[in-house]
Amino acid sequence: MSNADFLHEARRRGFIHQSTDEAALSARLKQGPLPGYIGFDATADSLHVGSLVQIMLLRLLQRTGNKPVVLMGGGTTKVGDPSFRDEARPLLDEARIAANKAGIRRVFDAFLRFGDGPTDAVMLDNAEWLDALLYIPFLRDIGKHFSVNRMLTMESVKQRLDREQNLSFLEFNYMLLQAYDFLELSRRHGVAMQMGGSDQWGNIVMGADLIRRVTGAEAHVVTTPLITTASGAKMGKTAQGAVWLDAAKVAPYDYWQFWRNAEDADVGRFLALFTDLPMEEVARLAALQGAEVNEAKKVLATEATALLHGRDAAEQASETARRTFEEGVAAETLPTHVAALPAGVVDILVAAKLVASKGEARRLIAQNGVRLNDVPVTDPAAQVTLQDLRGDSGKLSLGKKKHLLVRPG
RNA sequence: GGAGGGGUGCCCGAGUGGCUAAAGGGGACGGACUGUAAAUCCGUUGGCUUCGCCUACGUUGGUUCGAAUCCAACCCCCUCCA
Repeated sequence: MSNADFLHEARRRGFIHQSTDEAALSARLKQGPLPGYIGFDATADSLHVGSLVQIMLLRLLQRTGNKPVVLMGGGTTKVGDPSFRDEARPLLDEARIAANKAGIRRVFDAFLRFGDGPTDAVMLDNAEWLDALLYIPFLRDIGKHFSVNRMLTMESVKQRLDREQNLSFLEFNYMLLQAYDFLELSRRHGVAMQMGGSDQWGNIVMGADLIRRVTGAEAHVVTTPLITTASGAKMGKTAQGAVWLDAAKVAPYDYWQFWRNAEDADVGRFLALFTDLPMEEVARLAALQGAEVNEAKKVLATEATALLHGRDAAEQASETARRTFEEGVAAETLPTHVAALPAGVVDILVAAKLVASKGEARRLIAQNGVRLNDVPVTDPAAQVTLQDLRGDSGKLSLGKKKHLLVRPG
């Protein structure tokens, strides 16, 4: 693929929700590798599936021979993006932000190739220019281009205002800073495109406007659709919490399961967005009907997991799932919990963090939701004893999908 | 600074002295049905040493046999006025 294919490929794979002048962007792509950026605030020590569309778009930018720029929000994180949030984010200190940046960097190392070449990814930090800003010069040079009237009508803050929640002046400045980032990246690194989630449209367009007014340089805008499941739920949340892109928080096996459990109606869309498979293959898998959709889901799970955790981990997760769900045996590679036996079933479930409290565990037992070696546990006081081991471990299951090997220790 | 309105469980939202661990909805979870899907139906949804105890309706005190509900002070949000 040549770098001019970026727009076409991004569109057919479902990455584009809105964009500014596509004809102009298309013409610009024909002239050579285009540097485009996406900003990520350092609000947590890793990213989760909610950011994966953006990550994959940067990856596609690089795969098509352009230059991805990852902008870490070391500066903007100190302000907090109020977009579509109904309350202020907690303010983070410098040490926390630095630690978060390091964690996020590890995620990108899996998806992008960094370096000094023309299509190598680079990571920058807006603290570099934001921390040094002087208030009065900033207001005079940048602030004068912004209309408060317009900012107040923006959808991104509408919810906050409608719900009568406070919007501090600090947060209100976020959009100016984001716009200023685009200008600085344009000046310093020739970045000519900003991408982001659809919720960022307003902020991003402001940046493009600012560039036109201040330097007149080229500034393109592309936003990705908000990815929801076919049933309308926000993507990336499970009972255990966010699906993190960090093996220490969400093991490769659980990550694989997350994709495996996608809804039928989502499979084609997810294959296009979250794997590198050619669109012809995506189309073939998406056309499968009925129970055959499960084959497509396995491909989705393995390919998506391989991108983040590597091919070996993905294959192993796939094999663990196959043995557990298709053969019904306790695969050695299932998540394991070591406990001194005998131990109460309830206590093991709590210790393994499969339930939040003993009360919840007892409730699930009463509802026939807990099984030991595939036999429902009926007594809330039941124990796992050495006699329950099959080989050197016993299989404890919660619901139909969560399985745990209990080993004596 | 003044006047008025408001702060309830994961979210929305009822509740104006005991029958309130707090209606109803959403979400989530478990079960049935399935294909580790969706839809549908049933159930559950504060904690614990679970026939009892503890914690909880912005915070801290107070009134009362008894308070989410009454009183006081304080904190925060919204609207209008200055």
